Amino acid sequence: MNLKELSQKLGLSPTTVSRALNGYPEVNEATRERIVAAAKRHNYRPNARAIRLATGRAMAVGHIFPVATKNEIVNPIFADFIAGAGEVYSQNGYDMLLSVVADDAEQATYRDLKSRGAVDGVIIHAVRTFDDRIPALLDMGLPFVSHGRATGIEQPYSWVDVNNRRAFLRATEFLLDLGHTRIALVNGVENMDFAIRRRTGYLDALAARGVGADPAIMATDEMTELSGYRAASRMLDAPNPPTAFLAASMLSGMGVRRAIEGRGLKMGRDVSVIIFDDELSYLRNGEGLPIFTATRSSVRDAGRIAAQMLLDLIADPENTVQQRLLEADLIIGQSTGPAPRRG
Amino acid sequence: MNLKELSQKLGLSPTTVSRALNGYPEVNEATRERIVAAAKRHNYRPNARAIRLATGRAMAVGHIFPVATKNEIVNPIFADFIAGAGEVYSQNGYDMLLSVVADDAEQATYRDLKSRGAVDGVIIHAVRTFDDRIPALLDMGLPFVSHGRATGIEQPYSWVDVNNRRAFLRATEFLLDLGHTRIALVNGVENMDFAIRRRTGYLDALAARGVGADPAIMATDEMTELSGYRAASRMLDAPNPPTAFLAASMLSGMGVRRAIEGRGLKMGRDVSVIIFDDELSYLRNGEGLPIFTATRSSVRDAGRIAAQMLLDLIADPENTVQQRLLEADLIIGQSTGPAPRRG
DNA sequence: CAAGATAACCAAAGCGCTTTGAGGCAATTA
DNA sequence: TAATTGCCTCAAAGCGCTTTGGTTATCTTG
Repeated sequence: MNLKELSQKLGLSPTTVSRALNGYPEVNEATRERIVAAAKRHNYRPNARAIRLATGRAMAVGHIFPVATKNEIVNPIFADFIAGAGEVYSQNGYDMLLSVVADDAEQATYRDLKSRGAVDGVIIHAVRTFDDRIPALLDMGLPFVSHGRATGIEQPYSWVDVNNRRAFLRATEFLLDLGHTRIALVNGVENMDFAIRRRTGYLDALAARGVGADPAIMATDEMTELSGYRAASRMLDAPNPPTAFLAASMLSGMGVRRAIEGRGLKMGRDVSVIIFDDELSYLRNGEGLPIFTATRSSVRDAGRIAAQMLLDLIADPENTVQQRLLEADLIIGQSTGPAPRRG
Repeated sequence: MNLKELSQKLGLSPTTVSRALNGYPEVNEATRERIVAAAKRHNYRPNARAIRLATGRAMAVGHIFPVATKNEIVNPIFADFIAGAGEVYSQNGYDMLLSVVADDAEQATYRDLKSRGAVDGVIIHAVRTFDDRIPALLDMGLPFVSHGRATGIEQPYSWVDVNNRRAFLRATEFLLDLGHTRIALVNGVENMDFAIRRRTGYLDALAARGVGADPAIMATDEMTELSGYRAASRMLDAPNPPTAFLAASMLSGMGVRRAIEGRGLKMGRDVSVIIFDDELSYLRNGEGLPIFTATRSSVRDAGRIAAQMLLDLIADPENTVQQRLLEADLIIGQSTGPAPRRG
């Protein structure tokens, strides 16, 4: 059932039927109702391909799922971010186009999506320092929103980000207030911009209290359970072990916890742990009472916000850039406590 | 730069340019080369919207990301499956359309995608017993491949699945061979078809050896760390605790491990654990030497296979259904050992 | 009551491709 | 030489919508 057939059945022109269904004013209300009823009855849905060609809009936004060519790691954040963004797209009649490409082909893919007219805009993930995707996208004039900022890029662009520096600053202060001075950092890979900012927050808090930073208790790696476990194990077995850990994710925090408990220590009593909790739906930090003390910011919400921003930008490209810095909550769980007295 | 402009620049008709670029034979090789060179030089990419309208094909496949209305859990399997499938789409010039919808609106979404002509086929995930999506899709004539089979559906349809029954049967036998008779099952939610099959495998293996099944050591819940921890804790604290666990995922296995170690027991010596390892990229079962003994099947590979199947089906809808049952490997890690002597 | 305004509808062009059905031309055959 | 055959190339139709620029009644208004 297409527009032509439907209009013939109704004895009207395609023009009128189209206008009626799209809510244009110059249609008699009685006629409109008749048309809407017939459309529903015949289960008519306008052909998306034709709409796209006729309007020149793709009614779709692109997300690139970058598959790291070297380590093959898929970003665990991705699924929840997508879930949030996708909700917004659905509500606004947009489709989400997902391209899975090797991370070194990412820029070419943006260019391709743009020149084929497959999308009206894109969202970029996993931002690195001096991320060259941002100037490239600005240059090609494809509307975009970045999930995370890129230090070193001067031009204005739209982004959604968590105040990572502040989150880790507060977490570190919280531990310092509890009397900890030997605080370890189990960070993500530090070519990611957010990881740099977190480290900065950590270092700033230490410096403000005159506590020296020790590279021996600062690790940086993929945010996996195993990597968290290894880093924490190494540090706990070394002389002068940390009494507290700052972990970059739920998974690395779980690894840290395992290292602690595996040594017969009790988390929250002997060793404190604070994680960054993205509120991933399948990695809940307890139900009700949180297990880990955490700085918390929902990545799903970030997805919703970024998607809405992008749709605004597409609707009116003259819109000034929007930037949204989310503050992470500091929530108190069972994994932190006063620093143990020196024995 | 569009086809018309390009053909004018070349002094040829759009027809010839189109045929040349699409590899039709009736074009002089010299002309073709000239055209291809010009296309590259002017960075010409045919407009996807126009191609879609003209050919009547969407050149896109749909994936539905079902967001459970009640528990809001996002399937952790999803990201890796998508990564695998997406590779195949990219290689074949297909786009992947992701719809995020409440799980009770899933069928309506398939119908919508089909009638708008937005996709040429879909892949369905998280199959339930008697899953009504399958007859619905067969009925509406939209090509699809199912990731997982649905017990109770008689009509033939294309699927990719892991031999879940066999995997859990073998794992159970392996534990029985090690002398365990008190084997707990920490299963996924049992309205999922794969969970039922796994339980069947477990029960069949027990029955074959004349070992009675005990509901007290069979749990079923979301496959999260916390849920695994709770189930294992409860069972370990009860009288006559299990000496071995069969866990449905890496995450629940991690929860089981925590419960074991939290009780001062050693995994692999005091209590054995076997997990089902989907080889999720951010939940690696060790690097090199596996931590957990596991039945292993890559969900990313399953994504690749399912995608290729779907593209075959789209290319020739008269194709007979394809069905592919993957066998899970049983890999030996450090989490299993002989049953401890009764003390 | 004529002229302008308004309401309701429509024919046709156009979006940028693919594809059908025809040529035109040189080479081959009778 | 005329007819036939391939080889290239092209004009034009068509995909299913939206949108422009009318047109025809019906109302107002001076």
